[in-house]
Amino acid sequence: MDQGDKPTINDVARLAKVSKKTVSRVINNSPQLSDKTRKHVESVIEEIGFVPNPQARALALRRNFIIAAVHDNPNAQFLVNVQKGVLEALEGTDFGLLVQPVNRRSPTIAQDFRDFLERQRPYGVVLLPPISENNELAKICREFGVRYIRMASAKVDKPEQMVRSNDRDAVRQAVIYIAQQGHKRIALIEGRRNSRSALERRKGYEDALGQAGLAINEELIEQGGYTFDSGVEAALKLFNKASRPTAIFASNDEMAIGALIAARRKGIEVPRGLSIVGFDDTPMANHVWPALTTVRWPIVEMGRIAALKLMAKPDDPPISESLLPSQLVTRDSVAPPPEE
Amino acid sequence: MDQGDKPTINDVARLAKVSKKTVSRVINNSPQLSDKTRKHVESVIEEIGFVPNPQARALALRRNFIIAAVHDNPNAQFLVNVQKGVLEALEGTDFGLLVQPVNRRSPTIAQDFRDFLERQRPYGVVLLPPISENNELAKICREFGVRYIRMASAKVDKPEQMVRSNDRDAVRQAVIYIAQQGHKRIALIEGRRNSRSALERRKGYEDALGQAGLAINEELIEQGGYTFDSGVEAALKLFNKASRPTAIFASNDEMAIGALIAARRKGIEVPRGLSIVGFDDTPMANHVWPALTTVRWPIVEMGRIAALKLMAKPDDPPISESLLPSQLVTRDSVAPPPEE
DNA sequence: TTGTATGCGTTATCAA
DNA sequence: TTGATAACGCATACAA
Repeated sequence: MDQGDKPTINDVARLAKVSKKTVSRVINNSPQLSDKTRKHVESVIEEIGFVPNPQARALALRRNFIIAAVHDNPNAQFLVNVQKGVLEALEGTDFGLLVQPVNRRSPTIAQDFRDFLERQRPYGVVLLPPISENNELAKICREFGVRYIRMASAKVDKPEQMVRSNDRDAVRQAVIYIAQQGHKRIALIEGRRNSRSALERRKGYEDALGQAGLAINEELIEQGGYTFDSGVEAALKLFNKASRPTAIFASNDEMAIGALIAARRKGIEVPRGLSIVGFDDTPMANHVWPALTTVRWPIVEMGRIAALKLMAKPDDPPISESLLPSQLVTRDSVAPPPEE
Repeated sequence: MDQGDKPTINDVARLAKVSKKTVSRVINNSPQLSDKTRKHVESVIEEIGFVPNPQARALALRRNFIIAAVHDNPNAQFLVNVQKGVLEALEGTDFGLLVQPVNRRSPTIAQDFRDFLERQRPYGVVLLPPISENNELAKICREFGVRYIRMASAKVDKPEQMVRSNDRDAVRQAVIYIAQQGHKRIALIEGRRNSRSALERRKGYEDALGQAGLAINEELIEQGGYTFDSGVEAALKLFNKASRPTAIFASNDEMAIGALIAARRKGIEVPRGLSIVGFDDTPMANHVWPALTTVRWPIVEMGRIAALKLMAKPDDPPISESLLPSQLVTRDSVAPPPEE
C-alpha cells in the first residue's frame, strides 16, 4: 500500500498481523499490552519507518499539538526570549510553537483573535505582555475552551492561569540600591500609562522611597512610553527641573539608554554626574557606555513555565513556581551622587 | 447535534436541507453552484456560527495550513523581522507561522529536523540564514516533499527555492561611499569564517576597493565572529597596525559598535579620527553615539516574499522579485579622514 | 447544479 | 490482552 506514500497504521497492522487498535496502543504506550506483541509491532514500525500522521491524530483526539504565543510586543529581544523559553519546554514533546501577533490598538482585536483560534485551534495559548493584561482575550480563550496562560507582572487572573514576575519587588530593590549610594533625588521615568507593568514598577519605586525614608516628589516622576525617544525626552525634562535629580530609574532599558544619551548631549557625565538604572537587561544594556545597571527579569524561565503549565495533564502535580524572581544586575552606570 | 459542541458540516447540511458536499462546495468557493443555494447555505452557516474544523480539513486535504520558520539565529531583531514579514504575507490567509530552532553545531541536526517535519508536517518551510546554507536540510525537505525557501545572500539553490539579498553589492556601495570621503586605508572586520554571508560581504569589499583603485591589504582585514566582543577585539588589533586604518567596515552592526566602543576606549574620536560603517541597521545602530552609518537589508520583505512563494499555487504567476536590494543608511559615523 | 458513497489515518467503544 | 467497527469532520470520484 505504501508505494511512494508514507506507511500508515494499516500497513503496520497488516504486516504485523494485528489490528489497527493494537498498533495504536503501541504508539500510545498503552499499559495493557503483552510485551511480546509490543516488541513485535515495534519491530515492524521500525522496519517500515512508520510515523503517525499528526493531522489524523489531531482529528481523532480532537486536539492538536500546538502552543500559540500571542503577542503585541515591540521588543524583539523580549519576544525571542519568551519563544526560547517556550521552545525549551516543548523540546522532546510533540508540541510545536505557533506565533501570532495581534494589534493592541485595532478595534477588531477580539474578532481577530477569535478568527485565529478558529483557524488553528491551538491546544494552548500563551498571552504575552502587554496584551496579557487584556481580559477580553482571556475570556475568549475560555469561551473556546482553549487553555491559556497570561504572562504578566501583576495578578490579572487566577494563579493557575498566570506566570508572574515580581517587578514591583525588583524595582524596589533597584531603587534601594540607588538610595544606598547616597542619592536623595531619585527620579522615575515611567512606562506607558494604563499598563499594569508600569503601575507595578511605580509601586516598587514608591516602596523603595518609603523604605529609604525619602519623600515622593511628583516633580521627579516623568511619563515615558517604553521607547528610546520617550526616554530622551523625559530625561531632558528632568534636567530642567529646579532640583535636578542625581539618579534616574527608568522603567525599561530603552528609556534608560535614552536618558544616557540625553545626559551625554547635555554634557552630564554618567555615572559621576548622574546615575541611571534601567529595567530588562537587554543586550544593549551591556554594550552602551557606561554599561547599564539594570534589572534582569526571568523571561526565558517564564516562557518555559508557561508552556509546562499548558502541557500539564490534569493528573500531573500542579506547577507551583509561577512567581519568578527578577534580579539586579549591577554594572557601571551608578555611583554616589556628586557633591553639592 | 450541536449541544455545547461546535457545529459541523453535517449540522449545516441538515439545517440547510442540502448534502454535505454542497456545504463543502460553499466553503471552498466552488464555482459550480447556483447563487441561490450558495446564499442559502451561507445564511445557515452564518446563523449557527459554523467554522470548518482545521484538523479535519488537514486530514482530508492531506496538507495543513502551517508555514514553519526554521532558524539557528542568535540575532533577535533579525528573527523577529523575518517573522514579521512572514506574518504580513500570512495575514488574511488560513496559514499560521510555526517557529522551530535547530542547533547548527549539533551532530543530530539532520535527524532533529526530520523529527520536526514528521511531527508537524508543515506545508512549507522557510530556512533562515545562516542555517539556510546547509544543503542537507534542503535535501531533507525534498525527501519529505515539503516545500521550502532558503533565505540567503548567496545563490545556494535554484532561484525558485530562494529569496536573496544582494549583500555583495550593498557592501560594495557602502565601501565606495567610504572611499568617496577620501579614505585610503579602509579596514574590513569579517564575519564568521565559512559562512557564505561573510564571504559575500568580503567580495563586496574587494569589489569596492578595486573600483576605487585601492589595493587589497591583508593587514587591514581582521577576522570577527559577528559578536560585539569580536568587534572590539578586531578593532584593537587594527589600531595597533603600523599603518592604522582611517575607516572600518564591519560585516555587521554588533561588531561595528564593538569597534566604536574600542575606539572610544583608545581615545580615538569617531568619526573625526576614524570612520565606521556597519551592516544590518539594528535598532542599536541609531542609538549609539555617533549614530552608525550602516546597511539596511530588506529582512521583513524577504520574509514576506518567502511566505508568498511557499503559499503560491502551481497555477499562480511565479513571484519573480527574489533578489532584494539592501540600502545604505548614512548617519554620523563617517567623515573624511584626518589629515596626516 | 447537486447528491451518494467512500476515503483520509487515527482513536474510542464495546465485546470477545 | 486483543479485535471489529464506528467515530472524528471534511473532501473527492463518480453519478444523477
